[in-house]
Amino acid sequence: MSFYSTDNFYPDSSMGYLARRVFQLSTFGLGDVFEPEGVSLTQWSALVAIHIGRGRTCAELADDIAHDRGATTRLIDTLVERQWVRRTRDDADRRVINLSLTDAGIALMHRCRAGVVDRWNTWLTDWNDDDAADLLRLLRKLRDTLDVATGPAA
Amino acid sequence: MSFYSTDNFYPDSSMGYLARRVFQLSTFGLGDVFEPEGVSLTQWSALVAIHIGRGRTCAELADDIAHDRGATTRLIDTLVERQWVRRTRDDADRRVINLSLTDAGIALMHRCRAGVVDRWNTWLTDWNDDDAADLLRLLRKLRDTLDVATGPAA
DNA sequence: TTTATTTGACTGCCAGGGCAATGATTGCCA
DNA sequence: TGGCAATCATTGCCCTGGCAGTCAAATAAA
Repeated sequence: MSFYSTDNFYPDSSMGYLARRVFQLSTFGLGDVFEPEGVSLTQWSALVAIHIGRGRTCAELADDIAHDRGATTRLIDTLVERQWVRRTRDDADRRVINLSLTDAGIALMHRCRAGVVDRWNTWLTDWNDDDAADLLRLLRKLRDTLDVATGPAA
Repeated sequence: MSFYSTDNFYPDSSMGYLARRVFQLSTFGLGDVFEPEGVSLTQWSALVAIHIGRGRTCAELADDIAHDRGATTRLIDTLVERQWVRRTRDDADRRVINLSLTDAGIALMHRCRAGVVDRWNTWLTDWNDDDAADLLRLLRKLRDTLDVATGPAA
């Protein structure tokens, strides 16, 4: 039994299409959380990743936020420029550059997170917790499914 | 009662982040459906939109695929170049340019749709239909929620 | 009828991300 | 010990989408 058939496949029945739309709309809706702080959603995501230990190096960060390494280098460039992130050459492996947040970076990250949480709670006001939890669970499940399907040996 | 709190907000608990990831991974996974046809996911989406009557004009198409109008003009440029789409000046309103698929465009659109459906079915092999249907329903619900929240008067 | 506002398509410019190539460093293995 | 492949960060190039401005056509207002 297949879930999709050629007949019932429309944009509104495509998980990929809907996911794109959700991301797009939420990003747009978060705009005025980040604008006043002079930071972008992507930049904030990088700060979060570094903070929770998922972006200790440029390569690790690139993997975590699912960005190209080149793009990540440039992303870090501006974060360093604005004094939110520090670059430190690793002593053990001299190829590696360790990343860490400055105090200003941590503060900014927290302020934005508060704004993002608040915005999401506003959006989900009329949702019951079961639906929200289910969506979260299923999104994670799909993410994991796609991860293994496209990851190691596509 | 709020769904999110500052304590439990991590990338993996963010619907926006997960949606981005799902879109990204699925797009990547569909790569070798489109590559052999020399078309991109975005271009194919445009062909579908035009085909189902959601992109009769450039502006309408832009709204439907949620793209900038300038970008959409350029997108159509290449679709016309490759003889998949026709531009026809509207007689009633001379500002408008009507879009329609050529036979080659229709054929290509169908071939790709078959490939996409097949790929998604493969991915969802181990899913039960309830989960898939729930995810679809909840994604649509969230899309609609964000639509009204960010659309008219943000 | 004339003027002003709106709408549609298009264009130039800019920013961000993907891809490929480079240089430096490390680990492997003959 | 001496290559050799792999890894890390970085850079240049290209493509794509967003934004703002332009021009033509249509609609509303005077």
